[in-house]
Amino acid sequence: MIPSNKNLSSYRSYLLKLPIFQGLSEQQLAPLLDTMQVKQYHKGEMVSFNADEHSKLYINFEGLFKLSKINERGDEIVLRIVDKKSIVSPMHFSQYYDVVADFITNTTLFYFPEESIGKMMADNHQFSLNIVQFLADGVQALMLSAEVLQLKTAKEKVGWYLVHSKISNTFELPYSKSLIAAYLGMKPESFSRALGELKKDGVILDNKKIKLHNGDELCGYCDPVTGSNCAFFKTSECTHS
Amino acid sequence: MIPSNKNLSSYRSYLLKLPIFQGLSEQQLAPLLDTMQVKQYHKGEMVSFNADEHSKLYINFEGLFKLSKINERGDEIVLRIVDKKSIVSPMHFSQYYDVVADFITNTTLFYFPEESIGKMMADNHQFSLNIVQFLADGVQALMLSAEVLQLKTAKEKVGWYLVHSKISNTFELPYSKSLIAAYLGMKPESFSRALGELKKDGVILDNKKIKLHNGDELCGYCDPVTGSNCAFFKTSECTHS
DNA sequence: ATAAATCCTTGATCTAGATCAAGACTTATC
DNA sequence: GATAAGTCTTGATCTAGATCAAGGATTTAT
Repeated sequence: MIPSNKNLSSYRSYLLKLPIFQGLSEQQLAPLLDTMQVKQYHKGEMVSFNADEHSKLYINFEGLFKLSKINERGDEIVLRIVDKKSIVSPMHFSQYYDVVADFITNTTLFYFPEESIGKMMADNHQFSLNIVQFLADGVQALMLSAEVLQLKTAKEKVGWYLVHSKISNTFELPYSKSLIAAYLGMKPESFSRALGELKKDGVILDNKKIKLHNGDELCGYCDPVTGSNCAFFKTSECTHS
Repeated sequence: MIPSNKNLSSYRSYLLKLPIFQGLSEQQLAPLLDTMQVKQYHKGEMVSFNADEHSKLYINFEGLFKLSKINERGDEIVLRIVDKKSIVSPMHFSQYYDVVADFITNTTLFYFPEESIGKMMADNHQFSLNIVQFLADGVQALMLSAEVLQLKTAKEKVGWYLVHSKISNTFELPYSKSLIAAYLGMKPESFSRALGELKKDGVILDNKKIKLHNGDELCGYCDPVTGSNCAFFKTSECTHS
């Protein structure tokens, strides 16, 4: 069933499992969930997420989009790829800041108005902590990606993304190559050439599936935050021992 | 008087004026302020701010340092320049993330242990909101700087920094050219050449003082968030009308 | 005031990745 | 199953900014 503003109650159990609502009972959340709305966006649509019109907190229920900034020359930076269960909160942006949400597939967003989030925070300390955690994660993800974009070569960027996919997406590239290239601040051509370099080292990408000759070929591209989710973290095989 | 762990009470009025304590009375803050500690760092010192050892919230009372990441090749990215009254909170980093604090001048930091911040948040909703605001500002600053680093040419980066300094620092460069160059992800040589380009357009930098031929030469480099603090914002002279 | 250290500028050269172009492969549409 | 529309790859060339090098200016130390 496609969610509509009429049948939202059936999604409560889905919502309760999200990290942002962690530690909260259905009862505690009821006043917030009652204010939830739904909006559908279409593939190809581009929406300016400015705090003026979008002072809300969005949950991506279904679909995929990227948050980008584009300059006069048409160059793009992808600030975030927003997939299922991810949260975007233009309500926390300055009044004058805006990013473009560029929908890669048809997308269904749930959202809460700023006031209901504010009220929930005032009434429930755990929810405030969850918001703090969400923002702290955002700060850290942005610091990590600044580091990747600025300090790594093309080959290192792709290696880093592959090791990330290996660990969190079970050896599978989650998005198209050109989307990942944009996220890594490089052109598809450079991405493709970097993959060619990695192939020489025993890293093969077979229809989005990552295949490794020995198994440890990507470890040199790993970072400690990603590494902490790896099965070999802190073993002798891991470079972050 | 140099602050020591013995004479901290004399800094309460200074602390009360900080945005992070906004809306809070001295009385409300007392339990938190009682847990405050001081630490001095020396010019040239480099400290790894990892969440393990530095799970605290720091206030820069006096001095200047940068938060950087450095790769194997010695390339550096400056994530933030931390000057007086700025706040850094490694307590919000993941356990495995770390940045280097590189002290540019002798620096005095005040700090609070994670538990006292947590307790203050639990006891006082306004303080939680201030922490949320602090983190949201961090997210936005990082998004803006990702955009600047990735999408602007050398000349645009310098123009952007100058217009920023013009508006927030009354026509004066707040730091050394090489520090600003590093913050903008460029080498001092490129910074110098970009300044040369801008000079042709009527932007003169005379011993850190910004001097303009007509007055509007930098407006094309402005962004709306910075612009909102400009006297001409939303007048016909402003490009963000 | 002078010496030493740092910081900044200018010029010559180099290079990683962008751009341009064309063909190959993959996926969707009728 | 043919055709069309994307998406990806490979090669040739270009370019913004890095690197290397040396001299000039400014700050700090003595």
